[in-house]
Amino acid sequence: MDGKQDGKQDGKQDGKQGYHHGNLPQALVEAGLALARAGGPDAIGLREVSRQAGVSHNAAYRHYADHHDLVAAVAARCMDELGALMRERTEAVTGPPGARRAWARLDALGRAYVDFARTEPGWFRTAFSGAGEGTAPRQGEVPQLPADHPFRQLNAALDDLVDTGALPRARRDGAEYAAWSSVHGFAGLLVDGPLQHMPAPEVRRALDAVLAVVTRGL
Amino acid sequence: MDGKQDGKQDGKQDGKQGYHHGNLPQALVEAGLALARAGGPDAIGLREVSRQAGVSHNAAYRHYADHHDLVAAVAARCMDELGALMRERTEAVTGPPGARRAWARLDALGRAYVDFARTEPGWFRTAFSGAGEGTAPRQGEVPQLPADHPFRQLNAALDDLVDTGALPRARRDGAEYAAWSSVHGFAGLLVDGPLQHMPAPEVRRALDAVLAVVTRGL
DNA sequence: CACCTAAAATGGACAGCGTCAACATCGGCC
DNA sequence: GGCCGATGTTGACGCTGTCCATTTTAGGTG
Repeated sequence: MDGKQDGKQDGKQDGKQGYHHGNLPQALVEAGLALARAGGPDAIGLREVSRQAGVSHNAAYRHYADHHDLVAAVAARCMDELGALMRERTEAVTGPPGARRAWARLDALGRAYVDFARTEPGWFRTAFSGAGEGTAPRQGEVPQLPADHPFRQLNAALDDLVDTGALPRARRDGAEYAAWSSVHGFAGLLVDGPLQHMPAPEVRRALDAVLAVVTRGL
Repeated sequence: MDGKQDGKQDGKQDGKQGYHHGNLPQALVEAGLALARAGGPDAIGLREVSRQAGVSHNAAYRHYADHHDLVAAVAARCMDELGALMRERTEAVTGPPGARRAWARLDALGRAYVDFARTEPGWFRTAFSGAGEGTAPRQGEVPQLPADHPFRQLNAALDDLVDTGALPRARRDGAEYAAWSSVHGFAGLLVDGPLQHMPAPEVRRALDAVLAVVTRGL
């Protein structure tokens, strides 16, 4: 009766299963990532995630305050994924340094953003589900974004645009919001807005139009 | 915004209401609207809505297929609210017909959109929660949007821009996506994105920048 | 007017969820 | 070697959406 049915359902690839999992937070977020990928933020269940990690419900409470906290952790990882794709795509843009490359990189940034939203809508919706941001930062304090955060990459690209003389310095102020908003909005309309069922070729042409307007307007 | 019905949730105390409510679908959506206003789409509960309508749980199933269907109905109403505000704001822009007024109206359209998102974030998030769009429309068939739908108002404003000679006809294609994306994206970033805690004056300046870029780029 | 049918609303039941509380078990440190 | 805090477990509670059988009502037909 005291018997602990040990090693019954291994389920996961983790070998060292004892009473203590060893790396639960990671495993939980990983499972949450899989859930979110298929069904968005609402698919991340505290019990389901624990189940997939081969652990009893409630175990997650030792590492996350509540359900919202878990989702926030998953959301942060989704944002990382987006940032990683953007980094990858911009680094693939080669050529001599200068205005031409700077513009091409900004373009690649925007296309990577939209591509991510289309190919991983669950992650995209999770990343921007509002679970990411906790409390307001103290006044005059920059919230310390990760190095590859989409917003920081965008700012760097815009700075490069200024440095290469492609963008007048007077136009730099607020440009990050203009560029980000356009691309983020288009992605949002595609993912769970009224543009959900837009056929692919039309999506491509519409994205071209969006990027062209921003490029001209900056 | 309020319905004409006297909104007491007393339930049975309503004089002419007996076993049959008489107008349940309306009442349910109205209650859902109130819930969504405070807590977004996730706050719309089938049981809670029925409770507020003074009716037993399960009654809603006679009028809506399931929970998602109810939320979709509420989302449609939220979209109507947004459209109504946009209509109101653009009609407030007076002056002689012409390019100047056309530009001013497009500007008002964008500002109304963002204002709605800021003052009614629950409704805004509900409107774009993805519950609105059911299945894909048949090929080559325009989905029949309501007359005051934000997208139709935007298209009309852009057409007016062309008619008054303010916008070259060659630039018209895709302009609706560019304009909509910018404003929708900014609103989204404000409502549940990383711009949630941005102080108001900075929001105003950022919005100015966004609109300026779009205006120049069109 | 009485009757009958279909729509409308009801109450109960079920599984699943997030969360709290009490208990069991382990690893590391003195 | 023994303890203690961190970690994981079991059980319970209230809540939710959904199915089911049942009851009540409205409205047309004889």
